[in-house]
Amino acid sequence: MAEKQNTQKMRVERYEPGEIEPRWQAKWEADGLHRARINSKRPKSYFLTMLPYTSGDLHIGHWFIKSTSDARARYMRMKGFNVMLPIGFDAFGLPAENAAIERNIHPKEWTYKNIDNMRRQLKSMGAMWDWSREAISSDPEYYRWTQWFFLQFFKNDLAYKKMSPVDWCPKDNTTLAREQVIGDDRVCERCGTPVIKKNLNQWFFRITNYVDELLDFSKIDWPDRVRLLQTHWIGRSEGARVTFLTEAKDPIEVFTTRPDTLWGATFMVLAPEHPLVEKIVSADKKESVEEYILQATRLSDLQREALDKDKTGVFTGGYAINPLNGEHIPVWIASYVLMTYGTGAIMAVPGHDTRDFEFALKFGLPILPVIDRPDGSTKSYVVAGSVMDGFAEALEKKGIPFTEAQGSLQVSVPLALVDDYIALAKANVLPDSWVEIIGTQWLFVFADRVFELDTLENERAILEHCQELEAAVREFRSVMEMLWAHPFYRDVLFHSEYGQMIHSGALSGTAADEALSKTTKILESENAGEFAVNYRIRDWLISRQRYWGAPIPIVNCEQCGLVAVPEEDLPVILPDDAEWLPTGQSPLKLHPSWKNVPCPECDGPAERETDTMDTFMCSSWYHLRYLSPHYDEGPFDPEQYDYWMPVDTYTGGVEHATMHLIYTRFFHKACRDLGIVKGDEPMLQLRNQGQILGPDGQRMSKSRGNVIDPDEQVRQFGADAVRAYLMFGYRWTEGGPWSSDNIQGIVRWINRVWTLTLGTKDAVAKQGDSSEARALERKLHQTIAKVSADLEKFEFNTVISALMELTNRISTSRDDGLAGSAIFKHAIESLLLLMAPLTPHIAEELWAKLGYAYSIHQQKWPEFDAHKAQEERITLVVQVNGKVRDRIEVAAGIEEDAARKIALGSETVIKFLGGKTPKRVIVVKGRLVNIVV
RNA sequence: GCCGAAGUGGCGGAACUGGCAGACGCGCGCGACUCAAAAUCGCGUUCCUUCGGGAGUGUGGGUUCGACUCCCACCUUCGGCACCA
Repeated sequence: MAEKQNTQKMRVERYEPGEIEPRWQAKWEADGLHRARINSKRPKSYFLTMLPYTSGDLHIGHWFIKSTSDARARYMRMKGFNVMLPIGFDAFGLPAENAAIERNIHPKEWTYKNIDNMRRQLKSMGAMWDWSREAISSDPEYYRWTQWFFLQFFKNDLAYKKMSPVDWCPKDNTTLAREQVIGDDRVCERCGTPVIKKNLNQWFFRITNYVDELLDFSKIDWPDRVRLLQTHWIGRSEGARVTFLTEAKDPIEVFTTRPDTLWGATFMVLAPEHPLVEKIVSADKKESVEEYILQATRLSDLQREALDKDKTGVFTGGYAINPLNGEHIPVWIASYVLMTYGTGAIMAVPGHDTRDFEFALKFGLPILPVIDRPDGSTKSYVVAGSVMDGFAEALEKKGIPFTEAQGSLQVSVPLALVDDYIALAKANVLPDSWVEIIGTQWLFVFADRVFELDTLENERAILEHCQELEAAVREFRSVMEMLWAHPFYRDVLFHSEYGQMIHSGALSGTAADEALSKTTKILESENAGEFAVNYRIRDWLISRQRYWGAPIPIVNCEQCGLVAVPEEDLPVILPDDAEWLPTGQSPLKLHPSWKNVPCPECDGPAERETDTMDTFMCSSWYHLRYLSPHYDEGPFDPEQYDYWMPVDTYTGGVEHATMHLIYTRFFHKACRDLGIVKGDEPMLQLRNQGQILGPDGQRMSKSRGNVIDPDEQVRQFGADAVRAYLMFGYRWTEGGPWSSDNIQGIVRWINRVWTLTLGTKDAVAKQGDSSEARALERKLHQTIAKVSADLEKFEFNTVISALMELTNRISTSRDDGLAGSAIFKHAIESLLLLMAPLTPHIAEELWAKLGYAYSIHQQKWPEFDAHKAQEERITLVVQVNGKVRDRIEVAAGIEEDAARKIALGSETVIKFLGGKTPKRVIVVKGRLVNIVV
């Protein structure tokens, strides 16, 4: 054996990735191998990876994202697709400007220097990017069209300017979109500083025009996770818009998802900023209301950390009228009602809304239950001395459970016995006392009469009666507050579920499933409201008070107002001679010669808009600029568009789900409606990869000092090894902390492929073992199937492991003397083809060394033959009572009866049966036999 | 609080549609080669064991001939949203 090995394992030259890789990269580039050209004869595939930001150095995480996508794109190309894999840079943004302030480098210089370095690093990866399509968002030839898109939106009422309370980052000195404010403590997505609210005149895009279409994912193959995140972000809720009138006949519009609880509205709440506050406030409350508003708005202006969930509010002195039951209810203002959601006003139903319940309890406002408890629990607390002797015995006799403490009874009434209990209570209650029945009933049984807690009037009456009889309850301001004082009652006083309507006039008794629609219908017939849909998403705030971005092409003229810069004057060039002062002011604001221009319409004195656009605006259409980055008759060449669009596969991180990935869909739909693009969706298939973290498990960043430099890894192991390791060591969808522990395995594998290929290159076939030849062929075809299927699914780790298995098999075949045979050569050749998308350089080098025609990357993907992949023999697993007792090798096509027979004949099985007769024998064809005794 | 995802050896991670848990690697152990080491190659490697076997995929139950996989409850971690009416 050892001798055999020595004769076949020739000494081969060393594998030197440092020499091989740059050589092939240069040749591929010189040959234009990766140019994507329109070719109507081949099916196209537009493969897009998320636009990298020009932060400077790439870290290993970029490699994880980019090299796996490259592998997948290369695979598609070998499968026969005409693939375009473009690359470019997201080059505007805050870090460039911050570097300018900190280190006195011009943002432009900083950015383009970074791009040069990133380009060099990216090229060392050996990816199939078409660099002739490179697009840089800060190039005037790019942002000319970003501005052009803005103008189309502006002219079609999709862009507008309005005064609005917006999030402001005090460190970066700019406004942020709502999506860019993250976490529990509402910090800036970029720098982590807590944001504050500012009231500013800002530019918005009408993304809310497209909400319903954005919720429709039926035309795209996107991960459930992203679809769910976007759905939640858009936050559609159905309900009703209801109009209440104040006593002065001013309408108060509210949105509610629970019109069925309308009879339980016992007060209303306006947001402190609500325009009606001023009007409704009564003279005697004016001072306290104003003070509250001042406090509430100052609170939101301060850092929001101290945001206490404790409810605050103040009565306005005004009343509104419930349109259905005519009740006059007080109008309060409170900070828990937000001006930015719904109509900025609510009807408060404390009986069935947690927040209203808390508020009502705190301020002693009445609470009415109007939806029956779906759980049927009913309770009654019978105070000692409130009923006749023998009450407890009567309960026992009826079978109503209770516990007794110091003479008082805590009764839990079974639903079926509620009527019996009511009768008992009525018969036994003593004068000057009462019994409550709470839960599915809201009865107060007094000796002379029974009250139901069903109207505000009764609520008052009950409280009065009780307070008359019992001094201890005189402190309470509402019936509910009185009941809340008994811990025994707490779990039946409140619920927010759907259920049968009660205490709701003519609608009482309406079943849960009809309650919403019936109430809405009545509102509509009374002209007091209608069905309505409300959304959480707000319009996209796109203006930024910073320099390094695309200037908004608008001129503000005293005479003409907001005037669009004529399209032929685009781009509005960012002036190079800006000055950064530590004031935090945008340098554009302080640049007089740039800022002051004549009005394009009246030629009078006017000022340029000094805000620049959110960089998400640039990245909303970069996939279109890739089509023709230097085209100057429009944002893209229509011929290129018609061939390549839409994007077939898009890869990137899930962290963009509610930002870039919503914006770009909106952008596309808006452009479609303006006749600029075609189709409903820009990207058909989306796949999210995970993130490579620093070795410490934290996100890689310069400030944490945990950045892994890919240059260093490439120098040490070669680009192919780094690529293959990133694919092998992590689940693509998960990522994980960087560790170089496993990379040795990949390095060994690649070296093994190298020596195996070159060491057998000139081998002459011997009389090999024919079963081994068959085994090799079988493994080869199984591997082709596995590698293809897993590449389709972006499961790179199992792709590599399958290739390692194949390599091991080829190794065994060599040791068995198969080298030089046709099947052996075919196996090596196929192995190289299968490796080509993953480790492009070594595959090309070995392909050339074996004398095959250049380039391996233009070859066809190996063909899978199911027949050749088939196993002839299988291991039949024999179980007794579900436990594996024997394994018998049998022919693969074995029939059930034969399998049963063989299994029952096994000696070990007979031993385990211990003479007992099998009760049942289950045969799973081609797998196992389970004998049950 | 609400919504979602995930918990498998010392480690990274496999496992089709309910059918041999731990593929492929790392690490570790033993051996070969070597004066020696590295590299390379071979063998072994879930745990316990009286060597018959037993236990085992976060925990506890359930369904099934059979469960990492399906159902119920719970625990932990991560992600999203959060006074959203």
